[in-house]
Amino acid sequence: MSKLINLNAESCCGGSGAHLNAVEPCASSALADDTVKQLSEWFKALSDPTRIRILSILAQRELCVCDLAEALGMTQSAISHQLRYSRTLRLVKNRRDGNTIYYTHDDAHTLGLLQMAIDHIDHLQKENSHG
Amino acid sequence: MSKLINLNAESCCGGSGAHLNAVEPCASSALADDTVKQLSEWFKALSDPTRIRILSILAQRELCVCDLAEALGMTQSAISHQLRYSRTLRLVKNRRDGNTIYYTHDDAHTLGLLQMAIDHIDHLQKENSHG
DNA sequence: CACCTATATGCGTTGTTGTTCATATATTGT
DNA sequence: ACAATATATGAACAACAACGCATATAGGTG
Repeated sequence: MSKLINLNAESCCGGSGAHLNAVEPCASSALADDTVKQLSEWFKALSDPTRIRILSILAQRELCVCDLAEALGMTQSAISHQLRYSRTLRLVKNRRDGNTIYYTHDDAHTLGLLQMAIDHIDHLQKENSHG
Repeated sequence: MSKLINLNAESCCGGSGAHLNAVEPCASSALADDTVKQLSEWFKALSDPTRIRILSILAQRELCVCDLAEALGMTQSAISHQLRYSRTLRLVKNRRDGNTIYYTHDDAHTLGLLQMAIDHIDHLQKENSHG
């Protein structure tokens, strides 16, 4: 539905150069407030190195909290906090097995977004190394 | 290069359930620190509502600072700060025409990422409205 | 030159975020 | 019931981020 690039946008706001006489019609073609909020929350979930590393590990395998903490060289508490954050955003789900709780990823779309970003950064790094 | 989902990962760390005896080999299959840092910076750029709205507008048309400020109902200072931030991350570029400075997007990859997220959220919202 | 407009930026404030510490909860085994 | 282990969580703190205010810079016009 919402198309980011709309080449036929000259009709709104008088085109480039002129100042806005009518801001309202211009805003109507932009993203809805609710959409923007959801977008920012989604990107914010991936804006922290710890959460990215957790997610990249949980994309490959199920792991319990203490193993995650050891793998990342961080406190169990820190990992637990981030897991709670990620759980409320439905990026991650858990199952209990006796005393330990195993976490896995819970959102293929987020992994897709992450993979797309990884591909791009890999591409950039390869370009730079060839310079 | 970096593949997020690797189904043949059982060989590392003894598989799920066992605690880690060797954290090192596990970390080697994860993302490089530098990659993680770049990823988080990239996502952080899109984690703010103001920057998303700026970028979604600049994806459609070139606009000067004061028109952006008016379109978003925010201070010229706030917009200028965010534009500087976005410029250092190469998301946005500017050109001067006399007294006014026009901004446009400068990174098709970021727009692609944003569009992918928008599509996903649109899809979710449509699903919910049909519930 | 003075004056106006457009943009940039340093500083301060306020709100947010990531982590640690201490502690609580939950499950297992003795 | 008690001890041990795994996880969760509240409080506190330090770092950071977004914005507004005041002001600086730069170009345009008289």
